[in-house]
Formats: sequence, C-alpha cells, structure tokens
Amino acid sequence: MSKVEHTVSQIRQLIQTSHAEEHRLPSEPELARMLVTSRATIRQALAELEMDGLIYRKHGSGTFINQHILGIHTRLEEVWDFDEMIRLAGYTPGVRHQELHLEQAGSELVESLSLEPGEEVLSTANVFLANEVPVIYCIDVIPARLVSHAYREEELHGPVYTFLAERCDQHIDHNITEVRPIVADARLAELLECNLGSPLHYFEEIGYNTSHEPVIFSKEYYRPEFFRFKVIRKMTTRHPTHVDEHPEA
Amino acid sequence: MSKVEHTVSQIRQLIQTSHAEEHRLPSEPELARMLVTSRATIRQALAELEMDGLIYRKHGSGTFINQHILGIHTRLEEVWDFDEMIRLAGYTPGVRHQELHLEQAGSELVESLSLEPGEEVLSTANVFLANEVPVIYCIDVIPARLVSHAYREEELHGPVYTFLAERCDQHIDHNITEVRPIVADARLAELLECNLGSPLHYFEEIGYNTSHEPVIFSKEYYRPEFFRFKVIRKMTTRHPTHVDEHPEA
DNA sequence: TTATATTAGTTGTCTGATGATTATTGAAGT
DNA sequence: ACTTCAATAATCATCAGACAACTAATATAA
Repeated sequence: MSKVEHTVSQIRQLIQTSHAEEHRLPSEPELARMLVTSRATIRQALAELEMDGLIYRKHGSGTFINQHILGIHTRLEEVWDFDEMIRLAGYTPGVRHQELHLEQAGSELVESLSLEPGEEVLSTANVFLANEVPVIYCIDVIPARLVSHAYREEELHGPVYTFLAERCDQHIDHNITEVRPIVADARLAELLECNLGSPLHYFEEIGYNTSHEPVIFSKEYYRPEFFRFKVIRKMTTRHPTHVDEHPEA
Repeated sequence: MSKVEHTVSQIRQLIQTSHAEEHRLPSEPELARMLVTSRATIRQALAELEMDGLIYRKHGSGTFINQHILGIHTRLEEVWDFDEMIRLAGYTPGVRHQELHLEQAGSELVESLSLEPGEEVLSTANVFLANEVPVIYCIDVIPARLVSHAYREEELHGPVYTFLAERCDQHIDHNITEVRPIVADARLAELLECNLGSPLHYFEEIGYNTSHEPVIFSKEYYRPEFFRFKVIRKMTTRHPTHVDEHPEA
C-alpha cells in the first residue's frame, strides 16, 4: 500500500468522524503535520478524494467536504462484495449455489477474455439472498488454465473473487461493466422469485487483474427494489475526435 | 482552466494520436520538457488520468496506456450533451418539444433541490431523436427563481444546460444519478415508439453548479438499443463503518 | 454607510534533490 | 550454452522549501 493510499484512507476516516457542521478540512500544511507526511503526498491524496467527489477545493479559500455525497449506499463506480452489498442495504446475506461446469469457450468469451480459440473455461452460477429472499443472480466465467491447484466444489459457491485470489493468485483490480435494463423472462422470474416481465438490472462485467489482463467474465442480475445504484457524473468539456458513421450497423 | 487541467487534455490528445503499439508514455521529466511545465504538474495530471482509467503507472518501470478502455463510446461517469451522445452513437440528432409549464414544487422536489416549501419551478419535457427515431425522453425541472431575465419558449426546447448557463449563469459541474431499469408503460411506449413492456434505462439526476448547490432535477428515459453505458468499477478495500439496520423499512 | 486598500490564510505551481522499485546488462560460475 | 547473481541505469514515489495566485476578512478612508 503506497503512502498516498494510506493517507487517503486516513483522511477518509477523518471525514467520517468529523461532525456534520465541520464541512471544512484543515489546511494542507496542517494535514501534513497531523499525518506526518509531506505536503506533496497530502495534495495527491486530496486530489484523489476530490475526483471521488468526496471533497472539493477552492483556490485561496480551503478544502471542503461535499455533503451531498454522504448517505449514498451503493456507488456504481465501486465494486463491492455481494455479501457486503446486501449487508449495506440492511439485510442478512445468504447464498444458494446453482450450477458449476467446465466447457469450451464461445466466441464472445474468447473475445472478452483474450482466450485461445477452444480454450476451456470454468462457469459457476449462484443466487444471493437477502433475508432468505433471492436478490442477485450471477454467472461467473474464468479461464480454466488459471486454476492450477485442486479445489473443492464448495469453494465456487459464493464470491468468486476470493477464490480467484486464494486459489489462482489473481487479484481483481477493476472491471469494465456495461449496465442494461432487462425484463425478467420465465427462468429469471423463477430464480429471483419475481414477476414475469418485471424490470431487472443486468450488468455484464469483464474483470481485470493488477496487470490489466482480463481474468473473469460475469453476468449479474439484480432485483432493483433492493439496491439503489448511484453514480457521480462529471461534466465533460472534451472535444470529440472523430466519429464512426455507423459503428454497429 | 487550471494548468493541470490543460496538461491533462494535452496528454489525452497525445494518447489519442499515438499509435496502437505505443502503449508506453514518455517519462515524467520528459513530458515536463515536452509540455513546458514542471514535473509536479505532470504528476498531478497523470494521477487524474490514472484514476480515469486511461493510463496506469508501475513504480520503477513507466507509465502505460490502458488499451481496454479505448473504444468505449459512452461512459456513465461522464455527462454528455444529448446531441453529442446521439452523434457519438452514430446517428443524426434531433429534438421534439413536448411540454413546458410553471408549477409549485412537490415535496420530493423541495427535498432534492433544497427549495423553500411552495416555491415555483419551471418544468420542461423533450424527446430526442436519432435519425428521426425517438430515443430519449427527458423531463427537466429548475427553480423558477434562477430565471431572472425574460426568455423565449423556444430556448427551453433542447438541451437545458446551455439555457442554464446562458440565461441563469448557472454552470453545471457534476450530478448525482440513480440508475434504474424500468419497463415502458403505455405513455412511454407511445412517446418513444417502443413496445409496451420493453425495458428502458431510467436515470434520476440532481445536477449541481460549481458551488455545489443543486440547481436541476431530471428524469431521463433511454431506449437501451441505442446506447451502451459502460462504467469502470474500482475494487474497494475499504472497511465499512457502521450499517443502519433497516434504512428504508 | 459605502467603497477601497491592506493583510493573513489557503491552494496552485515550481525547483531540485533523494528514496524505492523495476528491467536490463554483464560477469561469474556451472 | 545456460543459469545465477550483482551492478547499473531508468523510472516512479516522496520529500523539503519557496513563491505565485487567489479568497475572504479586516482595517482604512471617503
């Protein structure tokens, strides 16, 4: 963990434990004294927190806490453990294992995970529960070559990230997610115990390790009544370069 | 525009014009020489680009371009003009004005926009077209007090951000958006010329000006066939503090 | 009372140096 | 020929101190 990262989390804690009226942070030199580091490190930490939307700075005036961002439960640009997410929403988490098998990767998987054609993948499906009610259905696919050691099937029941970390030494750093609305078909309605035709969140994710190589492909279905996904969108003043005429025609 | 911001866009351009194989950036001292600035500024600019996911840095090795992020058309964490978005998707944009009226703010609006009870708001609704096909339906609500000058109704047809900037001197800096899946009811199906019960993106946004005051509330409905919203989700290793038992029970 | 100048405090930028990490090179040994 | 290990150069991370630019409050003058 770099010094900046450490400083970031220290300031985060400082913000969380500050009173609601104190929407002003100590000055940069004072923070540097408090946290025993240089002003350069403080400034980089503050820059990260500013991009995260947690604070904002005014030249010549000071650094302030953004009150509007507090109280957001689930930020879309952050990846949470399913269990964690369910707990954050105020429920007791649970898992029900659904499926597990080895298969040849289809062409779209070969593309997304940069596989050799015909390479084998491990596919696991789980339903996550909040107070015994199914709220998330998730299919995870990982290249079989990553799994070197023997493993027990039970290890694939539940969060796959921990399996990837402990059994494959693959630590997910970030992922790129496409967010889409869908309606529940018969199968999803049964799995998630919701009405046929009711709206669901559908996320299609590609997860990357710390070396920026794709290592996991996921399809996730969320019941929207249980999760409120929020995202901070920043204004772009960028000039677009060039535009394909009909990209997917 | 601060020097760092300027440097960021210069490096962005450098990345875009670089060849596909060149996934390595010049070193920090060299960039400082090239862009005629100090290394401190370069480093802060690189930090921003790294958080944006555009590049990544390896201690002792260098700074590299993230190839996986190229080719994303619409990033959810960035706010685009509707016209711009439609153009980026490869279509010709258009607008059809729907509604415009003054009314008393309801309680949920009073909350979101920090209004005085009973304050008046201006509400405008538009349908945005891609090659003459309706693809976005959007309702914008702004406090009436912001509109000091006289205005022509036509100014409210189309993007409201430019109206806010030019007529109210309110420049939107960012917004907080809740993303939800919904199904088209009869009214939406007619407006967006899609099937009853088909899935739609529904965004509920609160826009803030540069002083972090809420100035606009929007409801947006997108036909998902036309837009592919992607978001980069970073791993959180943060310790949750405390959890409400049943936040909205 | 109003307008203007002063001043203290804060963030933005710059310079130069040192520490830590990585990848490469070359030499030694097998 | 191959491996192993040490030295080396390149690069990013952090540090210290200074000055510039800006803001908000204070003091002063009209």
